[in-house]
Amino acid sequence: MSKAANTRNMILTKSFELIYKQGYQATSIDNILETTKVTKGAFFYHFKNKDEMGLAMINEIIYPGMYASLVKPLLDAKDPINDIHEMMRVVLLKVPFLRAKYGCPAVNLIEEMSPLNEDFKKGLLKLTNHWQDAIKENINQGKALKQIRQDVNPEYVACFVVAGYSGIRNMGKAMGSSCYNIFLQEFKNYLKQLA
Amino acid sequence: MSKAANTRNMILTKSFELIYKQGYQATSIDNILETTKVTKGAFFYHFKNKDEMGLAMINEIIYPGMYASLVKPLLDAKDPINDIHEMMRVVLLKVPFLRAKYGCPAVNLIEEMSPLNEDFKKGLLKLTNHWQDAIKENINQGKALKQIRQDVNPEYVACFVVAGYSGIRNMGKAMGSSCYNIFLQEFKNYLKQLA
DNA sequence: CATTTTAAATACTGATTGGTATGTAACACA
DNA sequence: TGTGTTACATACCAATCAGTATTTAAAATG
Repeated sequence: MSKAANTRNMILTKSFELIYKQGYQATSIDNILETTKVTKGAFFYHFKNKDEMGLAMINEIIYPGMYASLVKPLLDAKDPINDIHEMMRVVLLKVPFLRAKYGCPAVNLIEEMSPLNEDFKKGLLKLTNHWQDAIKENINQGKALKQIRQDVNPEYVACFVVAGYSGIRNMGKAMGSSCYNIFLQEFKNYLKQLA
Repeated sequence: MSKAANTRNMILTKSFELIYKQGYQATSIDNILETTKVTKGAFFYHFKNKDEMGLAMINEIIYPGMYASLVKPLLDAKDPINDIHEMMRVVLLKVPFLRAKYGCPAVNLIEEMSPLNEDFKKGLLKLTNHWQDAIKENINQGKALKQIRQDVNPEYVACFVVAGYSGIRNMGKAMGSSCYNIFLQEFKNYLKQLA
């Protein structure tokens, strides 16, 4: 990687960490410069303003991360009830970077930025839509395998699953990670009923 | 109400509306003064700083509002599956002040402030705890009435329901209110399985 | 009526915000 | 080796931030 590309990447990854913990608006450019040791000139050379950096962060950091942990485990369905529960369990309990106190980076940004900025909303919508599509497709494959009842609506299930995830990430911020285990237990009951 | 109490109340209710739409940190005191026509002297006479006002807003505006729309409908259970679904339906579709784009004031504040301020976290935790207790108690009454299976764990259900609500409020910010109807459909399937 | 307390108005402060203007090394390419 | 482009570095700017200091009007109380 070239030195310039390295600088740009440093800005994006460190901004991601700061914004995850502090929120987008509460993370100032000066704060980013301080922790990256990059100068303001370099920052505004690579991004024309703060929002463009935020968008790049969504597309280049958050999207690939969510694809790896949320979408990939659902491709090639073996047993949707297990596939989906396991995906949820892993992302809630086995990703060390994600702390209950700080929630989920994507959920946080949807919450903070969707009502304020149309570009952010569109970028974040792509994330959730792709995740919902993956759940939907997994359920459809499960129906073909007769593991899921034929009257189950995959789109509805996808919406409900994503809502559950977003919600427990929100609750975890106030209650801590103990609620994750409770959620996973009851989530299993919900999923079982799809068979 | 005295003139002073009126001023204080005006600050709280207008701050609530602004913070609901803009977020707590993004709503400046000057912004509040501008829309209330209250002066800075009056503001800092009634509240020693911004955070104290925010806490008062949670306790005096948000808490009573959530009690009326989320807790009260669950007291005196008739049929938990219907009680809980109806509570959810009404709060999602029938409270005109709440717009999908802006989500739920309490969920927003939990998301934004829980990791940053311990006092906010405690105040907001009281809200969700009281709501969860109401759901739990409703389910318990339903078990006594043999409308809910005896092996259902009311605490788990309460956690799952609150997570679903928080999550769909988050999704609605990006997707609009159409996802509310989908969620309510699938939520009914979840609840039915408790019988 | 006199005095004290409550409630509010005005003007200010230092710190921080996103962003700009300008300058300058390092490097690619002719 | 000269020239233009890339990739920064530094200093600055107007606007906005939460909060303070000081003054003043209104209301309660003796």
